Amino acid sequence: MDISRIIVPLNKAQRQAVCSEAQNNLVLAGAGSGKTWVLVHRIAWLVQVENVSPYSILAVTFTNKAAGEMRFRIENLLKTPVRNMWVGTFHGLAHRLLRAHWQDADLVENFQIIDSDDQLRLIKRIMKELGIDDKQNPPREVQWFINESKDNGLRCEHINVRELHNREYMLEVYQQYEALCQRTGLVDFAELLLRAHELWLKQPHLLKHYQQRFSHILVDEFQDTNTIQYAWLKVLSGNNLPDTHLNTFVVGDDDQSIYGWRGAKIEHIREFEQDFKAGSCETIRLEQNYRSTGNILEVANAVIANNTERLGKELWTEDGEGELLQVYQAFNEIDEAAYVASQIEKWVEKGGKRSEIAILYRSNTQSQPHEYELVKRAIPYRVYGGLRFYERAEIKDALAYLRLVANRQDDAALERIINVPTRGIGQRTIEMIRTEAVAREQHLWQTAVDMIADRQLTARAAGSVQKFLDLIDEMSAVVNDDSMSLSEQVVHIVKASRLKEFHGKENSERAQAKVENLEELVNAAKRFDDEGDPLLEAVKDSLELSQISDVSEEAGSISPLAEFLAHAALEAGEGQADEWEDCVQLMSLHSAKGLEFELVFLCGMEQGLFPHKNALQDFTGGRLEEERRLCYVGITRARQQLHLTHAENRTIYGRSELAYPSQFLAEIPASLISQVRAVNQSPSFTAARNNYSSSQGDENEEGISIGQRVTHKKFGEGTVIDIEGMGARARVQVNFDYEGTRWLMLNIAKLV
DNA sequence: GAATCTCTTGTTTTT
DNA sequence: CAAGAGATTC
Repeated sequence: MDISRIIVPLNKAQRQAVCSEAQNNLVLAGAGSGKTWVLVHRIAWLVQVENVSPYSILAVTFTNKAAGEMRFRIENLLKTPVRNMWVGTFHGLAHRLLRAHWQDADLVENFQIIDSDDQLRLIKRIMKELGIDDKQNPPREVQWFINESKDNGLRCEHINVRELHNREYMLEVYQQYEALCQRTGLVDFAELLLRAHELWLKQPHLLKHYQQRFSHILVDEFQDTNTIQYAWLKVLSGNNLPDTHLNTFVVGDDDQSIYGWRGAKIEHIREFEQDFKAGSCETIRLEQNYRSTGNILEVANAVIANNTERLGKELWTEDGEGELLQVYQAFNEIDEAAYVASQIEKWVEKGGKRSEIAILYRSNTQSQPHEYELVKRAIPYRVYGGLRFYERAEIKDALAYLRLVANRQDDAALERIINVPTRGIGQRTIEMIRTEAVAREQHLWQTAVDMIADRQLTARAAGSVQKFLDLIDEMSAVVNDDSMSLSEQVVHIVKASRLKEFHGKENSERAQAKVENLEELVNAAKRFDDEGDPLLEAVKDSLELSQISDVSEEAGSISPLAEFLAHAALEAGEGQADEWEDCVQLMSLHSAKGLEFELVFLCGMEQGLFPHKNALQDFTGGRLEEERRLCYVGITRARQQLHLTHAENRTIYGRSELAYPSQFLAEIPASLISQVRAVNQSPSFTAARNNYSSSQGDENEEGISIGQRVTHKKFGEGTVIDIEGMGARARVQVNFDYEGTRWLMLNIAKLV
């Protein structure tokens, strides 16, 4: 047994974690301290030294990227494929369980997963039916409420109406939404987790089966677990049973918890030590950093030190100080992008690779000026995140056809495409079918069939609807009859739906892109034909070994089509483009977690953008601390060189707005910064700042503040109004904006 | 019922 | 700027 290969490359703390004999382990691992490294070696240790079968190991991550990465690294270290080991995201694993045990989970066999876009549509539809004004009660808030409830494990019946404060309608919508999903075989992201949890509770024989099957559970990015995920984990681990044999090994960093808005709770790290102390629980801290220079770490430590709610941890390194941090104050976002691009050119000239470079930002829209600049200079780049492949409208249309073919009950899919391409079924008709469906308490498809039979529709509408129903049935017959491969099925459906013609008929660039995307969908299906879903393969392989009990882990007779649809919903299409080319990497700070780069640009360091304005409105400060952790994540991505940039003017909604430097910049010790351009010194910035502060918060009696947009119905051009407030008075003139026709902008004429 | 125009409103982050 | 809602016209 070659143990040395596993433990030699580890430091003392890492080795302690990898070789731990405690039943449960909590590894608090700072950024760059070898978190995944430890996890991978732990698994190798278990397999090679402790002779644990990969079949008994469950490894959970949060992103598909991380799951793929982990499997790859384990196989690399073990020098053998570990097909029958379960490695996946919480959502992926939950989905797998529900497919295998759909009956026990009270689902239909071919249930479909809906994304938040579909979810919002359904919610809007329900609110309309209930006669709730969506102007006053934004559907987004209801969506938020439903997901938050589910993330916390709350079904409708668990919710205390009194706590809703005159927003009882939200509960009503929740109930209707649940009923609709159940009736139509739809499952949203949060529902996957909640059902999987309930599956444990309601089906003890299944729980027992999996408890016997697994001996080791390992969780990466543990700080990001939300309530329901943690509950799922706790139940599975049997931590409440005195005699559980399961070993739980979690790795996390409280300073990198950035998914609080999705229900993640850092408290779980503390709770873990309590909840899992029954056997034995060991806590190990990894603080030595192998990634960044001393200066970068000092910056990171200084910034994160401003947070109050921490478990406490300070990164250190044996390496040298390295270069100073560069802060560049740009004139606007175009200037910012130009600076970044020129620095990239320098790096490449010195022989650096482009793939070692990352441009990071708070929100995905910020990628655009950078893309523009990079294209201009012919620097290859790749953008992660943003609108993903399977989220594009035309792709979702095609998928909706596929979904409907797989499951006629799928109301969300039906609504999406019943009149796409337009086939003479208008709002009126759809409305009637919807209303009738509610009355009959059945899904739209059956309702449409019945209404035609009962002659409840006008002849014209009935004809159009019938044609649509026939189209789907025809598709279904063709696709299901022969032993068509998945990609052939997709080819047929794209063709028969005439979506390409519909989307391509406009002669614009965008129309062209849509057609290309539809063609790409066929390729995606082809790839899926060839490779399949790694987790499914693991399940199939492990079946042969599954002789512990009579529980079948087989996911029913699940069709490749259903498999493909689930893949589309859960993966949303990362990694479509060519990854082999040497590209500069552009991504949000959230997607950068877990990655590292030699050269990092942290862009848009402006108050309101980062930290984001929504987080600043929160009085408790909890959201601000999360923004700061996000900043910490960004800083610690850098190995050698880090540049922070901010702009004096930033275009928001097509309008140039003044911007302040982010408060996080002020939290960095000046001694660590090299100003590329002196902050707050440039004349334009000073002028803009004075202008801004004199107008901030001042309102006149009509509640208008300077800079705000108002319709021209309220004021005529040139009107002079007085604005008072915050100890200042301003006389203001109303001016049209640059387009000259649409909105008005209030400009300061003179101060009184 | 479809196409076109006008106006309003909005975007944080992701499974 | 861009998507969505609502109104108007064909």
